[in-house]
Amino acid sequence: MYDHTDKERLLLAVDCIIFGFDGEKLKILLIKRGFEPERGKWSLVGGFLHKSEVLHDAATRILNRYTGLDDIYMEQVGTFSDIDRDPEERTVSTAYYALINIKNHSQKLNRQFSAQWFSVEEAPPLIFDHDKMVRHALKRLRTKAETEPIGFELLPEKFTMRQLQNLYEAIWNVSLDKRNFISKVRSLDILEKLDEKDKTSSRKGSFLYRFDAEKYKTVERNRSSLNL
Amino acid sequence: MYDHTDKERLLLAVDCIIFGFDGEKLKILLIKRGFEPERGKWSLVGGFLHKSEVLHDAATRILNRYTGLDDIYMEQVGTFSDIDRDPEERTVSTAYYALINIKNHSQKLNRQFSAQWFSVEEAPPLIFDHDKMVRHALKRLRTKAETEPIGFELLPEKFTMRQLQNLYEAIWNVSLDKRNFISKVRSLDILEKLDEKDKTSSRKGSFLYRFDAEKYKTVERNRSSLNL
DNA sequence: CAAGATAAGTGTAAAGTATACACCAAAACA
DNA sequence: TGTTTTGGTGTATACTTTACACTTATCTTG
Repeated sequence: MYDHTDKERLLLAVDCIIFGFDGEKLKILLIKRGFEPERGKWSLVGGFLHKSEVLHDAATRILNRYTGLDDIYMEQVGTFSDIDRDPEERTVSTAYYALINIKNHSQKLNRQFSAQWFSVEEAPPLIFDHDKMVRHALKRLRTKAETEPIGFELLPEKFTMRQLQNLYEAIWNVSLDKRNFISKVRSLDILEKLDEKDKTSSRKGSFLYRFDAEKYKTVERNRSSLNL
Repeated sequence: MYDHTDKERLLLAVDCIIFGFDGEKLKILLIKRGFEPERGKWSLVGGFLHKSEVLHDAATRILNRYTGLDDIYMEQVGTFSDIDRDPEERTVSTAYYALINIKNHSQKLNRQFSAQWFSVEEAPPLIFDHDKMVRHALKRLRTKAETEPIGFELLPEKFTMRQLQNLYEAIWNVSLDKRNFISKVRSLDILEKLDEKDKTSSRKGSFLYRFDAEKYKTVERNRSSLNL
């Protein structure tokens, strides 16, 4: 029997850990709060769940508001319910992490919200339980990246092998061997090699690749792990 | 800026997917509701989050209520927010899965709540979005079991290799080779072999083992995967 | 225009891990 | 005593992961 004594109506917030990649480091987007409580401190972007809105849609709305982007890759991390996590009123918050291509996102909105990218290790302390949310999100991202090709969400459509390797090195905070990395990626058979070269990082130029979602679908059932 | 328009105070429920193992199949504990809404239908056990209670404690309270057990292994699965998931009032629910030793749990309580164990494949349709919760929980259990020694939570303290193998076969719905399974488990070096034998399943009797949490801690950092 | 600098691109051998596979041992029971 | 049942064990092969170093292309600079 559901126990109806002492049950409480409360606010449900949604907070988003927005990950980006600048070619070197894994970053998160934080805002300097221009509003109470905790004005002037750094926090994740967030908002409240509306009536007639599911959590997934609320997260989408919040992400759009702060980045200007649609169709963002997103995954629910968990729900955080410490009693005094919000000093104003009992509020429980569901965290989502999102992966975006850092280049696609609006400078204008960054100014508007005093938003700024921080590398994951060098981020300032955050309000409430947001640090805990980031830790959980990072853990989930790392696990997910082991079995699903989600890294591409963080890269431009066309990218070099070096960029891809840098990305996974940043996600897992490891260093990988270039030859092993490339041969492993090749064996997955989920990339299309383009004729174009990227000339920005070397005189010789390096070939660009594109993630091929169709190829991925066809090899998916054989695949056990990305294991890069 | 947090957007305060249209935000809503709502009920937060907790629903628990209680897994057990009877030696053959992976089971879940369901109750036949003796109360509205959906009286007479099968559902997960659940309840509402109280004031001054965090989700983890609510799940613990609910699990204790329905099983009589303390110290239950538990993990948050996710939060489900479909608008009309509960027809009475806007209610969002956080699901937890729990692993218990099916033997330890009270027949009396089962009668009291019309609770019954069902094998995961043969469970009846559940109310609300509980089927979805079960699917998610099962997925999480399967993933978690690949890297963490959580299977032992489902077994008695002392168990045979055969029981352990049956368990993992049930969790992943696969069949495993006995010799490979045993040598893999041995190589993990996290079990203590006892001198006792279990005589119930054969004339010869088979040795009992016990999970050794201390050993596990010491080998933990070298371990990449259970990969049974 | 030659030499140097920089990043791209490539293959192989060894170690480790996973898989496939079959027979003997012990004990109860007929 | 032999038949039945379940427990217990090892090895060879395939596959995967890891470690490791030199050449190529192109631009820059002297």
